Amino acid sequence: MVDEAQLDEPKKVTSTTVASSVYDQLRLDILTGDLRPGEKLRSEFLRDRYQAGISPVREALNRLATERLVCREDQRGFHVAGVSKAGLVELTKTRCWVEEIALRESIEQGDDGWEEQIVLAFHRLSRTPRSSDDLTYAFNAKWEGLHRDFHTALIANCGSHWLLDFCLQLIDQADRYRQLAATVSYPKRNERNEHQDLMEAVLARDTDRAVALQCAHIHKTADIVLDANLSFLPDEIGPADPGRC
Amino acid sequence: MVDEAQLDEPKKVTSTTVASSVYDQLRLDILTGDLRPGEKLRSEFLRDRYQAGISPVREALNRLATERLVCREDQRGFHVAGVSKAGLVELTKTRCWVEEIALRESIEQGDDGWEEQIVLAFHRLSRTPRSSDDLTYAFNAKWEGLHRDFHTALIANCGSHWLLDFCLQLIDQADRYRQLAATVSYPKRNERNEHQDLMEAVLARDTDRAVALQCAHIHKTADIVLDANLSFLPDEIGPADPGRC
DNA sequence: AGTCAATAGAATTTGGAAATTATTGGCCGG
DNA sequence: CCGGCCAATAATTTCCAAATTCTATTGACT
Repeated sequence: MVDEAQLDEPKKVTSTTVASSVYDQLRLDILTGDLRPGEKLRSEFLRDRYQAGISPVREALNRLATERLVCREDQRGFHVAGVSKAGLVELTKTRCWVEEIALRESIEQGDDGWEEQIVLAFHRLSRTPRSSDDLTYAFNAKWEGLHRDFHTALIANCGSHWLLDFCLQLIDQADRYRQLAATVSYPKRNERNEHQDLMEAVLARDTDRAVALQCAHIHKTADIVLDANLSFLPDEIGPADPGRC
Repeated sequence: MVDEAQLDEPKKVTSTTVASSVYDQLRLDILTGDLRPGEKLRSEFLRDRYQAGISPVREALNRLATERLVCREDQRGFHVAGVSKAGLVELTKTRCWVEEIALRESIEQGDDGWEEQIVLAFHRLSRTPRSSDDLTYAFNAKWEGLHRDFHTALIANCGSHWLLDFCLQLIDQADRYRQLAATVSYPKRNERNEHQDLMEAVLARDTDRAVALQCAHIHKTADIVLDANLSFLPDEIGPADPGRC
């Protein structure tokens, strides 16, 4: 239980609604790996964990199920979405496809404000440590948020809410895999340079190079996870994998 | 695999769960335009309409909200997702982008079984009338299902559940626009030929031609809607449009 | 006249208990 | 010993009413 990680807010910034609050917490617990892939999500367990009633818990589960972070089977309850090497490969492939489109369009239609947002996002990200602990790895909610913001800023001008949302959904999925690996092998990578190269290519409007770098960045993330040889990562897509249920 | 319910059972084979049943009905009512874009969805109204309790209604609404067929605002309830010309243009653009990838990959990796499914889907579709009434337009659930099946068959082999699901979500959205226009201008189009040309290009593995035809098909659907000059279709994206809330 | 505050009414959200359905473990017959 | 059947248990799903929050209207004040 590492859920006190976001120390920014002293008291809980209660969302406007209990259901949304449970949604936020549950989503974070899944992304951090605090709730493990495939784990069963019993109503009563979640009710106690988040100190809420059953109705809002169920609402949060239904929302997450359509985002494929949670897997629903009628009359059989909910599970945390499963993971697998095959699933990661498929996810990685898909990310490269759609984020390439998003980046190309974003660069083509990008304006001054868009460029400034990218520079700003990079600056903030580069000043924040990857881990909230110096020696060992510990989930840093601030870095995760800024990392997401940076990649979002790159593709934000693609001109399609649909595509942008889809990319963000895939990034969520990839982040979960990344967390699973980070607890085992860290640090292994100079992410700052990768981000800087990518940003410079984008700002130079060198579309092909930017796309290639982004694709390499995505693949590297996946390779780190695959190379970690995680004991709990099966080869094939299991029954609780997203896309199966 | 979608059509059997229509023939055998005049009344629907109730889903395993009330929530899923309400979800199916509500989704259909939105796609057909029976519940109009932007319309408010009050709990009590839906409770009466579908003869269910509030909980399953709420579950269905939450599921549809993440699919952007319904728009949720915390503490202010649910609306049917709005429509607009700008929204349709954005949707069309996005469909061309992602369905191109899906089709290219599907053709590249397609096998014999995939080809057979396409032929079968086309055959079934071509034997079914677009409208369930001969003279005027009337929503034909069977044709709609088979039409969806045909386009799904083309891209089914793309190798990514993510991409396939995303395409299906966008197709749902486009179908809703198509229904809105069909009630006004019908028939204006020989869809059978379009589908046949597309199928033949795909089976001939003429990827570039197939992609071009698919893109034209998507654009034609959008143009018909735009040309219909629907009085209730605003130019700009409104407050209840998907991607905005 | 216009702005703002208070209030009454309507709608959404929530919690728990009842009903429905799956799962488990034991029993019987083959 | 194995496999199917049945009862007991556990979990999910559903309904409903209380509590919370929003909306519309009225009336006072500048």
